[in-house]
Amino acid sequence: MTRTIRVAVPGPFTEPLDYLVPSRLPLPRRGVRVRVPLGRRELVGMVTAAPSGSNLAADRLRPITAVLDDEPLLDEETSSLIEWAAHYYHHPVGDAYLTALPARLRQGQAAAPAIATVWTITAEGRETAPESLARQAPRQAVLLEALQAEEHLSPARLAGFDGDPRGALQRLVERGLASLTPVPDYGLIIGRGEESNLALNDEQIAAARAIQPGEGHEVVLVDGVTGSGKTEIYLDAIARSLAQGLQTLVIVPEIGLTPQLVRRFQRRLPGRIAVLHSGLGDGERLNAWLAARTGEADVVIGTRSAAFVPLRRPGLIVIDEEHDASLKQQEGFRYSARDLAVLRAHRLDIPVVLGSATPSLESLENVRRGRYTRYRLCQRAGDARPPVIQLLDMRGQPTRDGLSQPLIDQIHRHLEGGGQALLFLNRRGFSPTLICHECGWLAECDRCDARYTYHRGRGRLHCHHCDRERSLPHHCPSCGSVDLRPLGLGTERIETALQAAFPETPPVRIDRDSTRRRGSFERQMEAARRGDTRLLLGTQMLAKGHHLPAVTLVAIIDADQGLFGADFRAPERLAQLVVQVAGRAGRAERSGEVAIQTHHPEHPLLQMLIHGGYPAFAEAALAEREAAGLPPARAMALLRAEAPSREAPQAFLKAALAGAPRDPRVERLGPYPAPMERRAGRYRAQVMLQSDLRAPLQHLLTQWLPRLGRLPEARRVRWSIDVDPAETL
DNA sequence: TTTACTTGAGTT
DNA sequence: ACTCAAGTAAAT
Repeated sequence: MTRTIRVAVPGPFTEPLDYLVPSRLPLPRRGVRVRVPLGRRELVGMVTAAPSGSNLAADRLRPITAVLDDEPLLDEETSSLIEWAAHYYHHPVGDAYLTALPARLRQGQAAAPAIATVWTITAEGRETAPESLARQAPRQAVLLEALQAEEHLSPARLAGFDGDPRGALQRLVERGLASLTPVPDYGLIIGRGEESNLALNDEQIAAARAIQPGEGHEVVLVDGVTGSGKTEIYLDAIARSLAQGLQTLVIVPEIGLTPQLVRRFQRRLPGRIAVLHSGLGDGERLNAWLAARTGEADVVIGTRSAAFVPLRRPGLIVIDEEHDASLKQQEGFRYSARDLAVLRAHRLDIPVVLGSATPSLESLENVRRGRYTRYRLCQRAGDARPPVIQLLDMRGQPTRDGLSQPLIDQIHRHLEGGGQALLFLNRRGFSPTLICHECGWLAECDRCDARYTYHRGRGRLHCHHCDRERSLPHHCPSCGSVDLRPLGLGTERIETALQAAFPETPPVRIDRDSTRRRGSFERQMEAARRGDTRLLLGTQMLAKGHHLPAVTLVAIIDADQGLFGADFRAPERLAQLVVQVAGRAGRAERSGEVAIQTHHPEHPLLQMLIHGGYPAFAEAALAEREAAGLPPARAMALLRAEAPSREAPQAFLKAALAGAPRDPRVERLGPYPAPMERRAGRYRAQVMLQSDLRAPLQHLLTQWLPRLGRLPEARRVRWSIDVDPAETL
């Protein structure tokens, strides 16, 4: 027998490398980590294949130096998912494996959870009546009673007793009634499984019925406005999965994984919950990951990378806010957590739920093709009325720092009526431009094709594209004038205008600048929820915030940027924002109003949204994509390149195209410069590939990409491939 | 002549 | 990705 294995190692390798296993080491199985030499280095790699013949001469193979796991960390299902993703997104396989693992496992540390020491009841302790201690040692008696009821007490549980019970527990140990035992501590949240006080309505029941954990694969798209009870459907389905002893994987966008959501799951689900997100420490992350793998966790809630977590007894997958662009990784291993989760559910033969108030056009196309089943939720909880959307025509209107008089009047009305107002502007800072009033000079970033944003709070200029900051110039560097003026609108400026217009009602601004301190976003949202804050303004992060039951007016200060974005998905994003934002208005008994300020009230997208809502918009947008030959009607991939010189990316992409396999089924566009050509001192360009079918496009990429690295022009650029890009910039 | 930095090749 | 050897530019 050859004792050869294939190992996925980090590095630029499309395929795993072959290694020998010395006789002193056990032969590792697929899914086990090993330590291997590579050049001068020693790396952690993942075994992908059982012993097999090698395509390299045996005398050129080097031996592995250690086997790191007794049992495979990844089962066949997860391993093959990772390999599939590495091939589909054309990313090196070793990198794909390692990015799927928590940091500690990537570094070769043991796959073992944290250990907590708990007090456990002994056989003698079980026999002893607590009353016998009650006289001389009342605290011991209380603790013994608790131990008899709960079997063991964790350090966290001790907080439930008066004072510090550790001394009394020590005494119980000395009496032989309790003992200290080390147990694995996965840091799980213990769900309480409380019943809901709201019964599901007919629409929710229909959707929930379609989700049958353990009954085979089915993709259920739950399409419901905010407040229509999507989460109730998830909870119902998860509870049924739990009742069958099956695990549920819940994937949410980073911003959606709020303590509020976790608390709601904890309250309602009768199971153990693991949470996986980027804010965790390495140890916590490892614990949660292992809890999923061993089946200790019944429910795993996580962000993007949770799509790869191994599950011992999978029964259901839920993807919340499935349209959210953050489910697609935007650099490196550019996978879509949503698409992989759907594939995973298909392979596991389990149901998957996609939820959104504004489903992606991709998912709606899948509904149209009969692959997904769509369930619409139209009733809002507590029969709140849908908000009235109106367009505020800005043409010719006098404005005070972006606020038109009708909008100011409207805010007044709502504040006087006891309501809250929520204002959106997707631009931080005071103004997106600083201009010289004498000569027209603009404060431009010298590393990007972009202007500096003026931040008045910090008294500085800040480039939002490369993060460069400069102090504010006192006079114009071109003509010396001191008359430098802010041009355009940012959230700081709106804040100032609101302060002037509503001196009695101090506005609170919520954007990345105002919430930099840890936990301050949560604090501000809590203040708003209590009603302490009546006037809120912020960027998109406000739209994905929390339930604010007293909000009666929501305003979008400037819809025009979304109407004319460079990306073909810009209209879709605007529509999603409008609907999401509208969902914030009038959730309780009061009905809500949505005001959209625009210079283009006749724009078909806005008209469509107002008269037909998101469904009408989506239908029109799909037809448009079909006509234009864009996703989801056709498959797309982008080859990007960037370099410090303008020429290098173009030269590389031209050479790349010249050597590309020809296939009439694959259309090629470009090379053309990226919409913002220079960013952080680098020029960017791209080639777009499109095809009616995925297969020919995939086939072409597989043939083509390995050759690109060998082009002489490739050495002058950084290049990458993006399959199913979320953004074309 | 020494030293610092760029460029190209190779990793099983 | 990372590391090394060979080559080139500037410091001594």
